[in-house]
Amino acid sequence: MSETYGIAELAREFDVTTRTIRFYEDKGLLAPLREGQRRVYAPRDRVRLRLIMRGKRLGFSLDEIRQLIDLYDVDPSEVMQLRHFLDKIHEHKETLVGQQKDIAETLAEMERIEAQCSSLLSEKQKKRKTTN
Amino acid sequence: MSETYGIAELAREFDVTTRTIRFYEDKGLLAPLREGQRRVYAPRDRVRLRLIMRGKRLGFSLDEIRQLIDLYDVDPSEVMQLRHFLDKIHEHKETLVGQQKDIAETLAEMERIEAQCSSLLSEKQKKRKTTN
DNA sequence: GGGCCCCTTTACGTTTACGTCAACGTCAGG
DNA sequence: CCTGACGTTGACGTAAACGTAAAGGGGCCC
Repeated sequence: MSETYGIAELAREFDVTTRTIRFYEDKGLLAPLREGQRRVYAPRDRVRLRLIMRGKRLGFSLDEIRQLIDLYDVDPSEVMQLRHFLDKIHEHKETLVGQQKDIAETLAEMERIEAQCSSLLSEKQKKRKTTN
Repeated sequence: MSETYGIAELAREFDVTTRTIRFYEDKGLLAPLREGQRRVYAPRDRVRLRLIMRGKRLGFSLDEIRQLIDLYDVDPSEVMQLRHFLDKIHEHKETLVGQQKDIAETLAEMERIEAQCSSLLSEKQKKRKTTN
């Protein structure tokens, strides 16, 4: 079984170019198997790609994303420094919580502006009614 | 009154270089007054800089950030297309909500890994106790 | 008046994240 | 056998976001 994918297939699915996918491989973010020369992607690679895209939406660099992904598949049986590992997770969690705060603030302001703006809009429409 | 700031002052406060601040001006994100040649920043510029930094933490490009900031100080008395304006706000709100989702997902996974990892750690410590 | 600090502009260098060719192999269909 | 779709590597191009160095002006202090 175990579904596999071609590079173009993945490219279509995630709306990126094949160049991009190869670039990620160059940077150590992906490591597909090969069938002769051709790259063959397993479901696991697909998951990784999804993680990469999510990381990008959050504004992380490919380097940071690689570190992040690596956290996902550390071999738990052979972790030499669990402490250090937990530290990295903690560090990253703080970044994310910070971003949550930033987003909440920005959203609040957006809605303030929005409200102010749409009240102005309804006022104008009142005027139009009384004028016409 | 009306506090003013020098470029180095702001640079220190926001932990960026003066080069960076000038760069933002080049890109139309800031427009400080001048005293002769020297740039003089008003509280308003300081607010803008704060918004810029927040935008950067969320991974937006300077171009997107400029559009965002412009939303904050449109002249409400002279808005030609309030509708279009509201659309832009809406669009941006959706991006932010998407990011919230991404962050929530990532945080959930982080915590899953964390839990799994620290349970492994406590197990090891048990073994150490029984072995020693 | 020499040293120091802050400011200015101009201009070239760097990193990241790809885009864009070029030049070539492989396999299926008509 | 030719075309067309899909794949490969390699190399150069590019936009964004600054870094960095050069060359200079203004002010203050001892």
